[in-house]
Amino acid sequence: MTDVKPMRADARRNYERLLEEAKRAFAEHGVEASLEDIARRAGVGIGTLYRHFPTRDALLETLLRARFDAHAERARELLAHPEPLTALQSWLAGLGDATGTFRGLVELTADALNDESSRLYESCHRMREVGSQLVERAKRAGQLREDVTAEELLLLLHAASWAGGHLPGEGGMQRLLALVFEGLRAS
Amino acid sequence: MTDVKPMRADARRNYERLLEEAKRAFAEHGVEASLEDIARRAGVGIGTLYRHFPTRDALLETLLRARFDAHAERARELLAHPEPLTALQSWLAGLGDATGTFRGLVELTADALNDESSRLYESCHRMREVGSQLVERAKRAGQLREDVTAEELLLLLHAASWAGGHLPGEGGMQRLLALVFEGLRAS
DNA sequence: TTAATATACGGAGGCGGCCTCCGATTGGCT
DNA sequence: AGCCAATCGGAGGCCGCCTCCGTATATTAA
Repeated sequence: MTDVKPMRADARRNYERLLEEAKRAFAEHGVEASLEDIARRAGVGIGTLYRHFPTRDALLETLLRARFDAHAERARELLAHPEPLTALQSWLAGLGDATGTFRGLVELTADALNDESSRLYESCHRMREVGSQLVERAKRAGQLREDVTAEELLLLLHAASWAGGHLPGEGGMQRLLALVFEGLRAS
Repeated sequence: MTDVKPMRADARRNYERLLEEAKRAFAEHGVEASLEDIARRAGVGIGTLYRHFPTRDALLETLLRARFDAHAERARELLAHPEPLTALQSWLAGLGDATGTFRGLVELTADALNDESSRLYESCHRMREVGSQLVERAKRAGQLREDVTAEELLLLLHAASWAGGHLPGEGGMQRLLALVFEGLRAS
C-alpha cells in the first residue's frame, strides 16, 4: 500500500547530494542558510531542490527525523537506569546538545511542539511522549516536584539550550540546566 | 560641546513619524519587520529612514533606550524593598515582560549583553550593573545561592522570557521563572 | 539497439527586502 | 525675494524566495 516506486537514478543521486550540502550549510550558517546556495553547492538547479523538498521545513525534517528517533530510543533505554532523576537529567542534557547543533534549531523544535500543522510535529511529539515517561518515573520516585509537567520541563530545557547558544563560551547550557535542577534559593 | 544644531522642521517631523510607525511595526511583526514598510507607512522615502537610522539596530535602540533606563531606575528603587529576594524576582519579572513586547527582542538583548560593539550594549550594560546590586543584596541576606552570578540570573531570565514567547497561552514566562526560583527537586 | 514516454532537470523571471547614491526639493536665513 | 545647506525620495543593484515550463534523460518495451 505505502510502497513507493524507486526513484530514478539521477533523482536519488541529487536527493542525497542535497541532503549532504544542506547539513553542511545548516551547520555553518544556521537554519536560515540560503537554499539557493545549498542547491548551487550540490550542483543542481534550484528547481530540483524545491521538487525534492517543497519547503525549508521539509528539508530540515528529513535531516532531523533520524536524530529525533534516536533520542526517543535513548529515552526508552534510560527508563531502565537505576536513578530516575539522573536518567532524566542525562536525557535532557543530550537533547539540549542536539538542539544546539544548528543555530536557530531550538526555536524551530520549540515551536513544532505547539503547532500540530508543523512537519516536525509528529517526530517531536513522539519524542515528548517517551520523555514524559522519564518525568513520571522521577516523580514516582519522589525525586521531582509533583506539580511540574513534562511540557514545562521540555520547555525549560529548550530555554536553557537557547540561552547556551547566546553565551560566549561553551557548556553554558549544561551549567544552566544544573542550576535549574539544583534550585536557586539558598539552602 | 555636545550641543547639536536643531533639526530642520521637516526632518524632525519625519523622524518622529518614523519612530511612531516603527513602534507599531515592531509590535505587530517583531523586530524583523520590513523597513521599507515602515518608511511607506510613515509617508517618507526609504532614503529618509536610512538617513535618520543607518541600521535597524539604531532604530531599535532609539525606541528601547528610554525603556531600559526606566528598568535601571526601577532596580534602584527596589534596593529599598524590605524583602531582597522578592525585590529581585519582581524586577526580573518586569524585565521579562518588557522583552516580550516585540517578537525577537529577547534574542537581541541577550546578544547585546555579550557584544560590546552592539549599539544596545551600553544601555543593556548599565541595566545589568544595577541589577547585579539586587542580586548581591539577596545573597547577603542569605536568600540566594552564593555561587550564582548576576550574568547567569539575567540569562536565565532571558531564557524564561524566550520560552514564554514560544508557548501558546499567556503568562508562561512568569510560571517558568517561579519554577526556577522554587527549584525543581522534590522537597 | 532503438524508440517512446514518464520522470526529472534547470534556470529564467517575478516578487519583496536590504541598502546606497545622487539629482530634485525645500526650509530657514539674510 | 533669493540663496544655499539641509533634507528628501526613489531608482537601481544585489540577494533570497519560489513557480513555471521548455528541455533533457533514465527506463522500459519492442
